[in-house]
Amino acid sequence: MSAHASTIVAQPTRVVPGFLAATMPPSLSAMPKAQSTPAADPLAAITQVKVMDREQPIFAEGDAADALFRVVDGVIRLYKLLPAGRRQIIGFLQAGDMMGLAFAERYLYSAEAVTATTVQRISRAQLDDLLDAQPSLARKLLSVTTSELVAAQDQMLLLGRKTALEKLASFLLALSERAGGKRLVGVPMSRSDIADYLGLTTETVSRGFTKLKTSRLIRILDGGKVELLDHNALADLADCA
Amino acid sequence: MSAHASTIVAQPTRVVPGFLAATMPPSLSAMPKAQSTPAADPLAAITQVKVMDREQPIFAEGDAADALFRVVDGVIRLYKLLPAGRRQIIGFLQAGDMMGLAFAERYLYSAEAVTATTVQRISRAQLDDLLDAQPSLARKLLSVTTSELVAAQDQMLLLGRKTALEKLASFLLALSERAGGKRLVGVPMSRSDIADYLGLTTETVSRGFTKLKTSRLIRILDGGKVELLDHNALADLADCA
DNA sequence: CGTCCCCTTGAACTCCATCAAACCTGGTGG
DNA sequence: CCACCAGGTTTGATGGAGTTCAAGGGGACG
Repeated sequence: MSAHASTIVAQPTRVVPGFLAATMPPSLSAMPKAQSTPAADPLAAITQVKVMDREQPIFAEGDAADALFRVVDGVIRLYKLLPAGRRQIIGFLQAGDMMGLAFAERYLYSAEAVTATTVQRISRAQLDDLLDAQPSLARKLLSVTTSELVAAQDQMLLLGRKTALEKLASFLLALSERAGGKRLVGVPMSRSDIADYLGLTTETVSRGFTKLKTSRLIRILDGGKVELLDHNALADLADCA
Repeated sequence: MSAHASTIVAQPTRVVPGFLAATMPPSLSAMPKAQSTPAADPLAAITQVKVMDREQPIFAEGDAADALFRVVDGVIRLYKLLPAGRRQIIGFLQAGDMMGLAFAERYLYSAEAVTATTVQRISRAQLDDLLDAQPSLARKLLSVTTSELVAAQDQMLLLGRKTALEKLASFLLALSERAGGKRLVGVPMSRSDIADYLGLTTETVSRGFTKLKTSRLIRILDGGKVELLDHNALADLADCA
C-alpha cells in the first residue's frame, strides 16, 4: 500500500517560508532564497523532510493517519476514488499547503506527487503535543483549514454549475492567481489530472484547451506552460456564462 | 439586502445541546429535552437567539461578516450564485451546525432558512475575545471546521463523478445518517433545493425520485418524508455504479 | 372553490462522454 | 545518433445522460 521509496532526511537545514505562506498572500511559491523567516515556523522543530520522485504515492485513502504533511516544493494531488475506478481530484497542493489535517483515524483521500516534490512530515502525536504547548497554533491551523474550506466551496460551485469551458478558464485563472497573477502559468499536471479535478474527461479538457487557443485566450507553450493572453475574457468565462 | 424581519431575543433560557453536537456522534438532532448539558457550551454566554420564518434570508454573500451563527433548530441552506443566476447549494445546516466561520471581511455565501428556524448569533468580535481567553476553543472550532472540510470533499466527489441517481441515493443516505440512521427521513427542502445541492435540475431530481420509487428502494410519504426501503441497495448505488 | 406553486411527466435537444484512431514527444536501446 | 516504442495528447464520429422546453397534476391556502 504505502511503500514510499523516498528519502527521509532528519531535519531541514534551511527553514521554509513562513507557516502560512501559501494561504495568506497569493503565495510566493518556491522562494529559493534560504532562511528568510527564521523565527516564524512553530512546526519546524517536529518535521522530517521527505524528497519524492514524480508520480510517487505519499499515502492512500484508508491508511492509518499518523502524520500530516506540508509541501515545501513541487505539486501534489489529493484524490478520492469510487469503486468503479472513477477518480475525483480534491485539490492540487503547492508550496506551503498542508494535507492530512483531519482528525480521523485514517486518511480520507490519497496523496501522490505530481512533480518531484519535497514535503515535511509532521507526526500527529507530536503535533498534538505542540498544540497543547502552544495554543495559538490551533488558531493558525483553524485559519488554514478555513481557507481550504472556502476553496472547497468554490470548487463545489465549479463542479456543480459550470460548463466545461468555464471550468477550464476558472482552473487556469486559479493557477495563475496562486502563482502571483502571472501571465505565464506553469501547468505541471496531465490532462487526465485536470479532467479528474474538474469533473470532465481528458478529451473534453483537450478540446477546451484547443478552443481557448483558437479563441486567442491562451497560448500553449513548451514544458507545460500556458500563457494567458486575455485575462479579462477568461475571467468573464470563469465567473459566468 | 439583509433586512431580517426576525425576532431577536436576549439570551436563551435553555442551553442547547453540547457544542459539537452535530459533528461528533451522528447527532441527536433537535432533542427537545431541556438543559441536558448545562456546563458544556463555552459560546452560550455570547450568543443571541434569533427565530426565523421559513424562506427568510439570514445573510447574503458579500454582506459584512460581523457574526457567525449556530443552528439550534430547523434547516438552513448555504449557497453561492453565478452571475447568470445559476445556484449551487454548498450545504444544508441542521441543529448544531455552524456557519459564517470564515476569516474574511465578507460572507462568501448566502444563508437562508429552509424551514422555520432558530439560530444563535455570535458576534465575531466577541468570539475573537473568547478565543483569546479560552484557547482550547480554537481546537474545537478546528475540529468542527475540519469535519466540514471532509464533508465538502465528499461532496466534490459526488458533484464531479456521480450520476444523477447515485447523487440522489447519496443524498438520501446522508440525510438518514445525519438523523441517526433512521428508515424514515425528513426531507424538508424542495426539489429545486435538492437539485441545486446535487448539481442537477428539478426535473432530473423528480425523475430520480420516481425511479427509486418504482425500483422499490424508497417510498415517498406525506409531509416531505421518505422511507428508505432498501438501505443496502441505496448504499450500493451511492458509492458506486 | 379557485389560484398559486411545486411537483411530475413528456418530448426534443445538447453538451459532454465514449469509442476510436492518428499524432506528437521524450526516453531508450540498438 | 537515430529509429523505435510507449505514453500522453489531439482530433473525429457517435451516442447517451441530463437539460431544456412544455404541459399536465395535485396539494395548500385564501
